[in-house]
Amino acid sequence: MLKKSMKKIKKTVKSVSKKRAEEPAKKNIQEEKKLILAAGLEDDEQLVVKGPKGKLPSLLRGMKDVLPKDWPYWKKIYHTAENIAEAYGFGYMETPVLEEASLFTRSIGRGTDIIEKEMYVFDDRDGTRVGMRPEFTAGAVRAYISHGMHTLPQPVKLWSFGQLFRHDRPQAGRYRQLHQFNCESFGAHDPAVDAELIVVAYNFLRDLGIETIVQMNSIGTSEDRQNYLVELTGYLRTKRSYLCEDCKKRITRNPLRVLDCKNESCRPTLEEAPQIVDWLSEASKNYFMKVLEFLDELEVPYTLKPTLVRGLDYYTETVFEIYEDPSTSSGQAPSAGSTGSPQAGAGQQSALCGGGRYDLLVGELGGPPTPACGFALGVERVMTILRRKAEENKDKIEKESGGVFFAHLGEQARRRTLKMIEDLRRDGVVLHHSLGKTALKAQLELANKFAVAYTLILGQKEVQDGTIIIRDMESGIQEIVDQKKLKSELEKKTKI
RNA sequence: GUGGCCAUAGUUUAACGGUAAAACUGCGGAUUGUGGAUCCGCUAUCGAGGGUUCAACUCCCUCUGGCCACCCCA
Repeated sequence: MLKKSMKKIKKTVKSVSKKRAEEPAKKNIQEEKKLILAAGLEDDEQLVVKGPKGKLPSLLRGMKDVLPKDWPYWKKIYHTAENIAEAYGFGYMETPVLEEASLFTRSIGRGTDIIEKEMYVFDDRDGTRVGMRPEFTAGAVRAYISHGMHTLPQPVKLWSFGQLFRHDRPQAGRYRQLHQFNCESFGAHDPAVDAELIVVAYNFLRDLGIETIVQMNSIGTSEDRQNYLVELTGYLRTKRSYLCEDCKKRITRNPLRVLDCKNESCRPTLEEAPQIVDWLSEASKNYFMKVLEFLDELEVPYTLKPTLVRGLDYYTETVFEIYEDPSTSSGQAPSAGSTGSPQAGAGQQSALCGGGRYDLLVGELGGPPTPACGFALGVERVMTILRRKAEENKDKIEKESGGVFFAHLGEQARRRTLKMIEDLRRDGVVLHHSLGKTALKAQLELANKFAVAYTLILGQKEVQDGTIIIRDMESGIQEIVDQKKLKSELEKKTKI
């Protein structure tokens, strides 16, 4: 009896306090509803309920903030890309993140995973079906056609750097908002173009200190591929009983993928399977040989991988992927905390770069028939490698150091400080300061945290004498300098 | 999209069925012209919601998010 009544009391107490807690929350929810309605969205209860109270909306799945500590990596990658691309004569181009959805469905292909389950598609306020770009090529092709770039001297070489969106399941080095370094070359059916693109990607990675190996294949013209597919599926059907369950399914869905099966039991059967190389037309075969010759000439290490096919529909002839050279990649990604999981296989690393030739796409999208070739390079994947390397070598990417801290003492000095800082900055001095702090001690503490080489100290006395103290933060040695000579003194010191 | 592991202060990690410990960082302070040392103080309703229980951070379910494998891709 007693227990029961206790329980009741507690429950009512609970609900009362809950109600109380909910009241301000209710207001928030009302506000939120208004906003959502104003935004032209449905009055979706779930949307409102999802974020209770004044709770901070969480970072969307698969999205990532780039913080100041990450920036050195981004900067390094971007600048390396810029240097390489410009050196090879590529022009920078940006296309919108948002495009008509059909641009992507028509180019990438309806049957592909990217379109079928990964693209962000929605109707905008005009009811236009729009899609957030899941890759660069389609947009680049659209721009090439709509700006009449076929009238420019060919080949037209373009590079881009930016974010893409794919509603994939996040994993290390795989995000829903991802960045790629992308290069395209329009208007030339020339093995040298294919090779040049590969060299750009290869050199980019090498400049970042990543040793790689290129995997090469040719999937021929679309006729070549049709013929081959008939042959391959025929072969696989006869050997059906020797294949694993996954492969059986793949025979109809994506027969080329069967060749890629990692299952040991399938290996012998697949080794005897017909290879696409044998089904290439003479022209395709010659073309491919030429590309390989160029790579030999340029000393780019590559391997042939007859099973390499690409997931996008528009490829023809040359296809390639670039992986980190396993012999130099030392230590796989840390597998800490793996409690019972036997850590299957050595873990096949994912491709850093993928690309190939797409001679039909420009024409298919309504442009003049224009051969083209390009590649995309995953920035986040490169970054995980750079991070790992930095950890291994314990040398962080050179930290923003150097610079000067400006400390002031007293109201009078404080007023002068602002002007002096401004002047120094105009002269290109990297300055830190804290005008909010009054104690010299606190300011020096800060100077120390900024790891500056020198601190300038301006106090009452100095203001009157027209001097300023330069303190060497490492040795602690100070010298008093005339304010007029400050600039030249600093220049002398920082240049050594 | 399928499966597995996980979720405690800004970060890294504890503990326990009875209302959270520590380290580092951050901020404030130890008689306001001098730093990187020491000491003191402050900072968590235990990812969100629900259930079991007299009582849950601790058990169960759902959701969200992270990681890993598959799928796919960069």
